[in-house]
Amino acid sequence: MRIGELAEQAGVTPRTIRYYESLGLLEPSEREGTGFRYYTEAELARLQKINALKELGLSLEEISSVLPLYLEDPTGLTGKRKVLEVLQTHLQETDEKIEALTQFRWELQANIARIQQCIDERSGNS
Amino acid sequence: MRIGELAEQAGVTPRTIRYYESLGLLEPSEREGTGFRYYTEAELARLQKINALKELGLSLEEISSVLPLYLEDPTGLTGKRKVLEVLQTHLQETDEKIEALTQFRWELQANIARIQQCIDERSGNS
DNA sequence: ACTTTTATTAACGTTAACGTTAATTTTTGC
DNA sequence: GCAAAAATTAACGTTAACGTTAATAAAAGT
Repeated sequence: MRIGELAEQAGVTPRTIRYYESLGLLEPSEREGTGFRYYTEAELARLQKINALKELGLSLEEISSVLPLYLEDPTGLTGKRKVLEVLQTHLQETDEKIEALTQFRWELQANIARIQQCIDERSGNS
Repeated sequence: MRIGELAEQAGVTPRTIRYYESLGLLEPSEREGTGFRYYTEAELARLQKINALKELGLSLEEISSVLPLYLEDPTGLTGKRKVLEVLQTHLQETDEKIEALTQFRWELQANIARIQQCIDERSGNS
């Protein structure tokens, strides 16, 4: 199949597929002299795996480091272990973000209270 | 004073001052035929107020909507009320972000558990 | 007068993941 | 054998707030 059909099957746009190719994430199985990209089921499966990993929240950069492991190891075990690592890192980062935001929330409240007081003092004074 | 001194006094770079000018946030008090920007204490005060509002977490866009109010109203009351509004919006947005991140955290944990189980099943099977 | 410092505008770079033209070529339907 | 659909590469646009050259001009110091 060509790029349009692959795109439709995978629920992405041709632009996305070419972009992934530019990142070395997804190569066409064949490129005739005409210049058209031709794909097989294997590339569709690969693209669907990319989508699945994106769903898990991995960046394309993380995906490119994880994806080769799925090919080395047909059971996908090595790949899954690596995905697990990435997800655990994400969990930690998420916790840090939540903590930082919570901290920021307190500062916001403090500032709100301070400015509110400042207004109260001046609007209802002698 | 010229741009370099103003920058130093306010703890920013000349580039920042020119950038603010391009946004209409801070105009020089005088511009001779030579092309140099000249500033007075008034502009320094304005720049310091910009910095203070940035410290509160306002974006430059928000600052440009808030700053004029400080000039209309010498007591700064109108400006402070507006800042209060902005901060309360920020508080709400922060709460939403925290909630979304917390939700994301649960999904992450669920995915981690699922993949972990997947690994356990296959690595220690018959 | 000459050197050093400071200023000027212009314009690209930074992040992620593509979207959106535009100009050209190939395949396909009839 | 031709028109319409689909593909090609190239290149700019998107966000925020500047950082970083580069080439040039003016000011200040001696």
